[in-house]
Amino acid sequence: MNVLGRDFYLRDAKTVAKELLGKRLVRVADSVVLTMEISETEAYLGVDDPACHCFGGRRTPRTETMFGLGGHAYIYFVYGMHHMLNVVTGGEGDPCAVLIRGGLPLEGHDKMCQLRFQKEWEALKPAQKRSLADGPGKLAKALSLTRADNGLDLTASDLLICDGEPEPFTITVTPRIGIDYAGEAASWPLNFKLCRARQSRTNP
DNA sequence: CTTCAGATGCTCT
DNA sequence: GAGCATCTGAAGA
Repeated sequence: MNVLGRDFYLRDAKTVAKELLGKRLVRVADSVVLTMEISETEAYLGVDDPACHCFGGRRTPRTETMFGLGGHAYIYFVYGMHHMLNVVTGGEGDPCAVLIRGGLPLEGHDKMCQLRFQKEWEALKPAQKRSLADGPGKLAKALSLTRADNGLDLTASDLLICDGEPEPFTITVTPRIGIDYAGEAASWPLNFKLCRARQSRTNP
């Protein structure tokens, strides 16, 4: 399992968003290793994207990380209670990013469970197990990520992204979520989801 | 399963 | 002061 190098991130956000599907997000929290397979991403295309925090070149303390080198974590706080994990892409001065919107737990289930529900994994209902990290706010909570972790280097820190050996999957492309304020850009097809044929008991 | 209201505080104007 | 890249639990079907 190899850590993705800097070059992976020094490309356009749309390409990186697609290629992040199936990769492994590795987080060390309280000396426990947590791993997720990335299952949903969303690209934000910088100064020309009305949905991007940096639209029109807006540069503020919050967005400063996005203006830095690709391969770092841009983590911010919204709705008064949720943290969002993004991967900065492109070189310095090119403020693009990929929002990690969902993941499938592979390792460290009990720890992630404690972080999300203050419960043991085995105590969860099936629906809770399935939805442990199927949204950006949930994923950040399950991985113990907050603004304090903003700017982490994804090539060398307690938050890494590695190559995986994912089961085969297809990619579903849709518009982005929760950006109605962005006008026409709200319909741009920049949301990418990992899809696997679901098992059918009746029709194999 | 679906819909819906309410929570809650940081960020920029 | 307004708005936000969301989640949860309760209630209905």
